[in-house]
Amino acid sequence: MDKKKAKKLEMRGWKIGDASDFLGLTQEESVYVDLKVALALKLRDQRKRKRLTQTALAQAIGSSQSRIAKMEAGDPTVSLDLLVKSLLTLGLTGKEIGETLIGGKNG
Amino acid sequence: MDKKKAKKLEMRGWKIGDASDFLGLTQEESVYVDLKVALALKLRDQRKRKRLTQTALAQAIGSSQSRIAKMEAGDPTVSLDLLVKSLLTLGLTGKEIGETLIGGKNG
DNA sequence: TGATTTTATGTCATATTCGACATTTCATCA
DNA sequence: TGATGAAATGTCGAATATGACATAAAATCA
Repeated sequence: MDKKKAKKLEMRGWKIGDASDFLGLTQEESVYVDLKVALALKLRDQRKRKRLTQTALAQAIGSSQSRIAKMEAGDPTVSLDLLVKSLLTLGLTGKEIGETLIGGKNG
Repeated sequence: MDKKKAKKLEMRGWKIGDASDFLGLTQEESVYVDLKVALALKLRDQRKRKRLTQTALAQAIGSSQSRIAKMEAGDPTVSLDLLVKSLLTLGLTGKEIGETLIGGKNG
């Protein structure tokens, strides 16, 4: 199992249980994934709070529905940059983004 | 002046004064830049605290001296991902990274 | 139930970011 | 002063992330 696949699987894991450390992930990799998951959850939360579809949000941030879905799923091909920019477009402040990171399960 | 150049100039600005909003930057862009600057400053701070040269840090994170320099300078070609991964390698926790974002000048 | 909307997943060409390298600028010190 | 190590800057081909698109799967509702 290659590293990318392992990450993808771990990220999917949080849907069912908690984001736990997994096969072959170093400490940093694990925390990095946790940070991404925290932002991903926040994105979905904020989108739903605003009653936007993925398609509507995609338009707002100049992206596509599939990319929003991948963001929210924690797909390994989405960057922190895109997640952060999306949250900023949804109106979050830098402070709130920092708090989101602190709130997530990360060591 | 294209947007990329404007960002680069703004990011350099913090060396002299404060990171201020600039020509043609939207609110989100401005906050995004501020977040990057906060991480960039933290990276330099942590590197110096550990008495590492840019070259030494580059080896530690599997990168190059020039990329470290660009990170610390807030160069627009460096991603949040690389900054965050670097800070994690330096031993920061997710909590500390969140606090770094909160600490920075961002609305 | 079936129709309709929303979300998930896979792929692709393009754009962006990457490490590496060369070179320049800056700082430190003998 | 010049020598030496560190940091800054520019450029490259390679690697990765991007929006777009097609389509499958799920959810919502009449």
